[in-house]
Amino acid sequence: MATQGERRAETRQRLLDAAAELFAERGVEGSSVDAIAERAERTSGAIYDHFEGKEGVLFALLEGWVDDVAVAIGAELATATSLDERLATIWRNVSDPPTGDGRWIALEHELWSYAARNADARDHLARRYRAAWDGVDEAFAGWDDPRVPSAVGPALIGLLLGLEMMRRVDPNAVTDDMAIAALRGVVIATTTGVHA
Amino acid sequence: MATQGERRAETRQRLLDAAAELFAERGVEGSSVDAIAERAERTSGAIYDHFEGKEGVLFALLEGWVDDVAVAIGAELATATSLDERLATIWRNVSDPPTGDGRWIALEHELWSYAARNADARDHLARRYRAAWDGVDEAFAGWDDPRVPSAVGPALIGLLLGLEMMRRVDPNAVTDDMAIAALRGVVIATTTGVHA
DNA sequence: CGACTTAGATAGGAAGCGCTATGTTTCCTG
DNA sequence: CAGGAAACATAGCGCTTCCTATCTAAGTCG
Repeated sequence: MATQGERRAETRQRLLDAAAELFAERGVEGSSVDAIAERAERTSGAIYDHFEGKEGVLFALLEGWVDDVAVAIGAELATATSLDERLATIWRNVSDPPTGDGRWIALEHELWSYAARNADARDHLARRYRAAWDGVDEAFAGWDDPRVPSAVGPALIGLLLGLEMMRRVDPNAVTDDMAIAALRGVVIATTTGVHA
Repeated sequence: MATQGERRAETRQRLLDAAAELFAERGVEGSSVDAIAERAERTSGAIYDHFEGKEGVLFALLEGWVDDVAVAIGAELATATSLDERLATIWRNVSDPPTGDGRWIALEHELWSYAARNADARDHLARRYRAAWDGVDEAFAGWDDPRVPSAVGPALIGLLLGLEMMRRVDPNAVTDDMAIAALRGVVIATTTGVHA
């Protein structure tokens, strides 16, 4: 038989996967603890043992999951050279992510809604976004004019989220070319100077 | 005493206001019918008489509410002349709307999450966004190059939503100047031509 | 191999949910 | 002013929810 550690690790992963699916499908509040456990082929007792309830599962997801995408983008970015290549890389990873088959935006939305009324979750989310902003700032620092205090991070991350939201409403309304053009516009506008 | 029509109209408005507050505070699923009724100083019976349950309240909010902002922006836009003036007008109405004191983004988020798992709500939302896109397209049509099929609508609306989301995480991260610069970048990038 | 620990199952309680059926009050109409 | 309809209140049914207390089987270690 498997060792206890392996056993526990597998149960944990099963619960996380099941929760990610259900949260994306039905929302956090729409997913019962029992439903998560059932999809993971475990019982609610396991959830209360591993995490401390539904909220704990959410936080665990929050910790581990988006980091993966950030890492993936970071790795790919190193190989890109031109601005448009970089933007295309970012956009591709957002619009067609390597893992989670598009569930991420629904999950991200859930986290947002949840964070809007939960201080702990809000802190988590804020930290994550600030880290993302810094990453973007660093990636584009000095691309055009390094003297200007960078404001590209929030604008670019915001545009990415907004574009993906619009794409969910109508996939045809957001073409790759259009997205990259918009991203380029934002990068240039927020790095070459703040205003007239 | 007030006429029956007036009485009914006031109850309806009370219920809508209470629901908008609660949905923004606790989410749609987190707000019980009784809680909505209680905040409106009515009972759940009134809700089932006016609308046909919680979902009906949501749809009623969806119908009547965002239109107001669109109308307000439309009216103000008529007086603006330069591109930056127009963008400033739009951004001001988004970041500091005339009604609802900033609840709108939370409510919008709720609608999104809800629409993600409800076909009817999804249709509502899609129609609204398409109307918004068309409005933007019309407002900026021919600003630079009328021959290009317009794609500014989804990009600009998306950026507005994304910027507001970032601003909720950290108000200082999104200055007005930065927002307008980003908006200008997107407008120019998506109207002057699609790509290289 | 026996003592102990750990992982997770099981069962159930208390509370909250949406919704309906029925009751009461208020207004309108003839 | 009587009768009816409209507007909302009340009470409660049936179901689901989260969570805890308790128990069992599997693994670990001296």
